[in-house]
Amino acid sequence: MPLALATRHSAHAAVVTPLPRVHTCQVCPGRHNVCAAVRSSELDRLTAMRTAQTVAPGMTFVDEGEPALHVFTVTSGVVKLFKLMSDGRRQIVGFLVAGDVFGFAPGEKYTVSAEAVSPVGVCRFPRRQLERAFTEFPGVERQLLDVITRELAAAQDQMLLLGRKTAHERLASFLLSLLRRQDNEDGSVDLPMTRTDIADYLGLTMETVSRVFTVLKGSGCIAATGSGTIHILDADALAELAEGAADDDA
Amino acid sequence: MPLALATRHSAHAAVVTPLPRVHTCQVCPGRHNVCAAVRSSELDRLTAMRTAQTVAPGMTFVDEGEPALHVFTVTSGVVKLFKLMSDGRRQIVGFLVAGDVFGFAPGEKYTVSAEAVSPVGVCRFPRRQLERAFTEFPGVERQLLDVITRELAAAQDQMLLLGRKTAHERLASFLLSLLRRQDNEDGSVDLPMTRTDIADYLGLTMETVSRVFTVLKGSGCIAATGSGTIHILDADALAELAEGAADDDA
DNA sequence: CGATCCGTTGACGGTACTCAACTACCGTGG
DNA sequence: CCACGGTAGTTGAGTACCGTCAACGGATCG
Repeated sequence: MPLALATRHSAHAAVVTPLPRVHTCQVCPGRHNVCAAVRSSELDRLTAMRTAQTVAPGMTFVDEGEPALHVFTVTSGVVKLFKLMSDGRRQIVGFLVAGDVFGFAPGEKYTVSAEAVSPVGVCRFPRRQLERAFTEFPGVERQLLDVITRELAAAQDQMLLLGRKTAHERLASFLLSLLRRQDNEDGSVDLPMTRTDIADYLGLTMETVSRVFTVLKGSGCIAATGSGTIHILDADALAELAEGAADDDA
Repeated sequence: MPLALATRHSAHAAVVTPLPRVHTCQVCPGRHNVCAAVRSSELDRLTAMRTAQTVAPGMTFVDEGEPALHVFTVTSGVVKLFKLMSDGRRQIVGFLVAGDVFGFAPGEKYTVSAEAVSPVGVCRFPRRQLERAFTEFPGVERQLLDVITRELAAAQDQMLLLGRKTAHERLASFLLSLLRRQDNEDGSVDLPMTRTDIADYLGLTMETVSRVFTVLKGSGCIAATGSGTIHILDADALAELAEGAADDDA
């Protein structure tokens, strides 16, 4: 979900510093380049209203139910979005990386909370200002529509995962989506989040996630390579697992 | 998710008939009136490009993976949106009623399929034309952004339901959301969809849904009132159930 | 009247949860 | 230097919720 509002390389720019320039979005390779749709006049305007900010791991910086005064773009690090139930049950509804956007709520209040997984850089845009900019620069609104539409499609995929897939299928799907998103040459995949986070994203418990990891390692699909990274050895086997390949070896 | 593109009362208007006039949206009482944001010049333009269409129950009229050439608005009846896995498992990602919009995909293809639950009226807008209209009438794009944002928030709620709630909590949440959406004076709720549909929406089996219905009836929360309708007798008890009230009566 | 679909109910079993013990890995500080 | 506590992760034993399979009742329809 790239947006010109946030570019990976302008992460720590000061408030008044103009964005470097329009450049190809490096976050989602292969996707259409939405950055190209933004003219420099728009960039100047957007740059003027944003506030750069850093967030330490474990810090919650958006709370569900609070007034939705700002829209955020992630410039570095990983953010988790989640919802809580009164008894503490938690559902993580998404992990955001550089280029992603959140906080654009349908009503007056945020519908999810946001917490930094790793050290995070974000840009904060006052929502009212941003909305006013829509009428002046329709390209910005168009981008936001694209981003939200993509997020909706991802949410629908996740509903299929949560409603209908087994634990093995869920973890396989999750690892593949990370592989696709990170797109490292070798099959390495960063896992900055804890087992508990993964569990809360996949609708499982930490123990089940751990057990499934063990099975996947044992079957040679993946290999652990130090803390916080794994290697995907057999993406095809993982893809079959993700889509319910009936392993009728009996 | 109301949109001026579709108004409940213009449901069966012919292709060339102009929409009656801008009027208060009756689909989502209490919500802000997005219809008011559309000027009559836009309405004329939108009316000119739409095609009215009716769909019989059980007919699939949008297929996941097919080129996304049209955007649809529902004018009457109930539509289910769903995703399928290769082995037949199904997840319904939403039920749409009059005023709802779908088919606005992030890429070139639809990401979900659509099937009529009851006899359905829809309006079809060529996607390219609609997108071109965005630049001319920004209000339309703004509405669509509102609609999609609302759908995303609903999808996140559903992720919490699918990932973390028990069968009882799921059905209670579902019935309450229907009650809120239909907002009938008495506590009556229409259930035009089958038990299997409800199960596929809640990530359960038909049998479990049936069993939980029986329990809810037995506990006096709801009462069956003929086929396809129930009465909600105790919305508060249902609300407690929906949010995991630990019924420690022991 | 048989066929089919939808829904209900029962018996049984499996996947994933709960509870618990244990290891590894930190950084802290005695 | 190593004991110490805290967090993250792994593994095991037992269990519960919900899925599977199956039988049955009622409604609709040709």
